[in-house]
Amino acid sequence: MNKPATIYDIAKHVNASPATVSRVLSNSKYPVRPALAEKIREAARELNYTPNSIGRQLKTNKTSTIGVIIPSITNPFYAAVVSGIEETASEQGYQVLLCNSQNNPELELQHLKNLQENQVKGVIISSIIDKNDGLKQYLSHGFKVVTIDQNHPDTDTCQINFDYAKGGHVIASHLLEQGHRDIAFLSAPLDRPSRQLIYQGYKEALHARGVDIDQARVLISSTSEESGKPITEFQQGKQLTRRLLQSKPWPTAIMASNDMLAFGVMNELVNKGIRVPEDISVAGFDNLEFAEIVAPALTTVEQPKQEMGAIASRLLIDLLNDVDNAPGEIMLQPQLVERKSVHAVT
Amino acid sequence: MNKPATIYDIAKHVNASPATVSRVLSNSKYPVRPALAEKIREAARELNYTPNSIGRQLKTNKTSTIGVIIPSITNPFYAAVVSGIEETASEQGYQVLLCNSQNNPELELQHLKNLQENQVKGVIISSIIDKNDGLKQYLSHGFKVVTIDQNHPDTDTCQINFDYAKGGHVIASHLLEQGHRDIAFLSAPLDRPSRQLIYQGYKEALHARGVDIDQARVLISSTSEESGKPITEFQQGKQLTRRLLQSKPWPTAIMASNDMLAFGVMNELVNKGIRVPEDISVAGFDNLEFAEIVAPALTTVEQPKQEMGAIASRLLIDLLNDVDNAPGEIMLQPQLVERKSVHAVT
DNA sequence: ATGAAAGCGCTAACAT
DNA sequence: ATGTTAGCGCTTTCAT
Repeated sequence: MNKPATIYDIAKHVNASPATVSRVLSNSKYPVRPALAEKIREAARELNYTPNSIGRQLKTNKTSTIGVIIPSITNPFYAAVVSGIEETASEQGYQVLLCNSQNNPELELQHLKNLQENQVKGVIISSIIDKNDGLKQYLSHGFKVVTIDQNHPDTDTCQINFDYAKGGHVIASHLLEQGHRDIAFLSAPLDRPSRQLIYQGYKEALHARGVDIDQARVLISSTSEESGKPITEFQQGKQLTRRLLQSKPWPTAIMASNDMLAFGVMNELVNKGIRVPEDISVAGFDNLEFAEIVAPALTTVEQPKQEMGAIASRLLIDLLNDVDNAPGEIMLQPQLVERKSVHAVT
Repeated sequence: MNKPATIYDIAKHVNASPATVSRVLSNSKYPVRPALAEKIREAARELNYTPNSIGRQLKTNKTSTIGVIIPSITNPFYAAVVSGIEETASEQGYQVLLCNSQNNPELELQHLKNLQENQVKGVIISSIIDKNDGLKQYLSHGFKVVTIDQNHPDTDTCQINFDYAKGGHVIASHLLEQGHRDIAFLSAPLDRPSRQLIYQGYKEALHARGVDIDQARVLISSTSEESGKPITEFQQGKQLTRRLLQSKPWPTAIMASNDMLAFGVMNELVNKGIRVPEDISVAGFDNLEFAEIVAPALTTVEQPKQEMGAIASRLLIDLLNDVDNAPGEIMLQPQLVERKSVHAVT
């Protein structure tokens, strides 16, 4: 519990200079006589030496910490992304400073400021702020930034995105290949780019097959609130399904803009005695853990979440080391996950 | 992009000494002439000054960072805990360094070492190591440690625990109050304290009501692997249910040691055409998000996860500030969440 | 009320 | 190959 040893203590102990000790202990490529080096290492062990990286940082103006700002770690999507970030960062000897913005722009800015004070030089962020506002000034201030799931074209920052449109296309095409021609599209409000793009993929897929889009088959929640309280996607799925079922004929398949909504759809269908997939097929989007637990297991689209994090991490670390392999945007590809909720029409 | 301003730049700019500037900008209680103070603050704004907390830390030997070591942020339980930690830490001006140990003791030790090098003085940890081994030496080294969900009595560290036994008692009692007398208990292997304690709570509740425990009603998976591959709790729930259903009479209620297992139970029951809760009631433990989405919605026990994190955070920060309100152990209480999967027997 | 100066632990020119 | 020394940005005694 007495003061921790420094390189000076070690230097005294082996009768060498602090410089030499530093060279040995920081694995500098600088030549030191092997015997001396070994003696120093031994002394370090003996004195229970732990390097003080604060001292090093002050001198070198480099940190091994990367900041991660996301809306909420409680959202499984971000949890998976962060997991990917942390794992590769840790492998490279970097630490992760986690900041939740809670969808609050001011908090986000506050975190950015904190990170700057702590001399963090690199940030991975899923910003909720229109980037032209707050983020830019930090960029110019020497921050290296990698952006996740942003869908704003931007030239000053590296972006890791996911091809939602392709995803929508993939799942709709799958439905078409199974012989479906009357496919409803249900979604929460199209206020996010991701949902718009999925919808766009749906339209393009039908179009490519020469199937006309019937607007009566496109049901979008008008709002995600009800008397002030947010209504869950699960509930929205149920409501939209009720609306869909009001008039016959029913579609042979329903494509939901995400898994949660799809669960609502299936729940309502089952309640009404309609069998999935025998009567109506259902497809989701996200591949939540529960997609394979629900009955019948949900056919959906997988988004490589961990991988997004891993790539972001690698990219940022390269940026920090001035390895200039930085492309402006990386687009991750969707993957179809076939399970039991989609049936071929006979 | 030129070098960021330091207190020296400001000092020069207003013709004062760095000492005075420091006193103003670090909100020291030291008296400074108001006019000068204002001038300094203005200069700071003008020069776009950002304090360099590395410099401060080197001088003061204090950090505003707390380390969090958990097995995996991908596990919703830990995600919720971390969310609680981060929120209150952030409110108090602390940052969170997130480390996933991935259930790997060596990685955990590695993270501990890293944190020490980075001069982190406080750690919240859900350790997978028997604490007598690795953790202790760090404790003596000046680390303040708060432990989460550990269930090892230990005097040297603050523990935040959850009363699993009480939880088991609460849910079993609820079943009893609904008139059930033949209650099966299904669980994954009792290799974790949490499961043992839940089982213990189950036994105590039945005992308190004078209901004998029929060992034929206690089904524990013998292993959570099958030919090398881990088998999910969901699958275990299904298997155990199949076993339970082999001989009549069936119990009127099933208590599962967690929600995932309960989902497996319900799934298997429904597959066999047995209605929940009309034929058999089912209760879970955890209150996962899906407990209210599954049909019928699952009656279960809630564990205040965010709160655990918040408390851990507050406690650790007190510890770091030598506020000595530190009790050895805090025991969070379970809460019954009544939904639709449990029926009164008539 | 203000300033001068030392020093936190480390690294990196620059000697030797 | 090794040592001397300055200095990263800040706080804090101590002097004035």
